[in-house]
Amino acid sequence: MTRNELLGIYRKLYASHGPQHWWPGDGPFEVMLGAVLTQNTAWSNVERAIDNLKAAGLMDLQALLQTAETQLAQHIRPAGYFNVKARRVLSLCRFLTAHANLAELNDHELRERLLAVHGIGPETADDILLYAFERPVFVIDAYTRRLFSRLGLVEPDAGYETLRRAFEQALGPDVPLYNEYHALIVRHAKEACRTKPICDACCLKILCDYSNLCFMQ
DNA sequence: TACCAGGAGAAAA
DNA sequence: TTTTCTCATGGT
Repeated sequence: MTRNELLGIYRKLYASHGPQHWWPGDGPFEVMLGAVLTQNTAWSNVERAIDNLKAAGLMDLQALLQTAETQLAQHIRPAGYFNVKARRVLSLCRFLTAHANLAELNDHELRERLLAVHGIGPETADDILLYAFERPVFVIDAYTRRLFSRLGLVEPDAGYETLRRAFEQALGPDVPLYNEYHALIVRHAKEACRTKPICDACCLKILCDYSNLCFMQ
């Protein structure tokens, strides 16, 4: 997987969908909450949960820390897994309160600290690193894995860290590019094909555009 | 009705 | 160590 291959696909996605202006949230704290709430969940459901939090005056670190877990769970109910996510949100809040100097940590140190928080795995940590802390970390999600494996550029069962390093080594550190690229992959997956996420036809379209060989005709 | 969604942690094998 | 199970609402 080369830089030119990745940039070629990026340009096709950008030409097709335009700038995405991610993350769809206001400020780093809302980005971090959204990253937890969207785990295995459609963003439309997360928006309902975020609206509930704002209406209750809970889009605030200290306010959340003073809220009972069971009460928080009811506010974020539309996001699904609400009991699990309430515990994870409060774990994140306690972590943020206990570490006031996070912005001073280097990328690796900050990533390790985030991964040590209950409920924050690789993808959620990288969402937070890229979209809240603006660190050059490429986010790998199910869409990324599915799209690029169908394009034949990565192994479908490759590990998360293997894929992340492959993208980062090929592209080089570039926060604006990582930001837009991940957002475009999600946009493409959600909207390019309405029958099922990233169907073969969509992948073939990208592949055909990319290689100038049309297999669809 | 059944399946899926911008995962992660715990339990089981 | 690897695989499987659990968590749950809302849209299609």
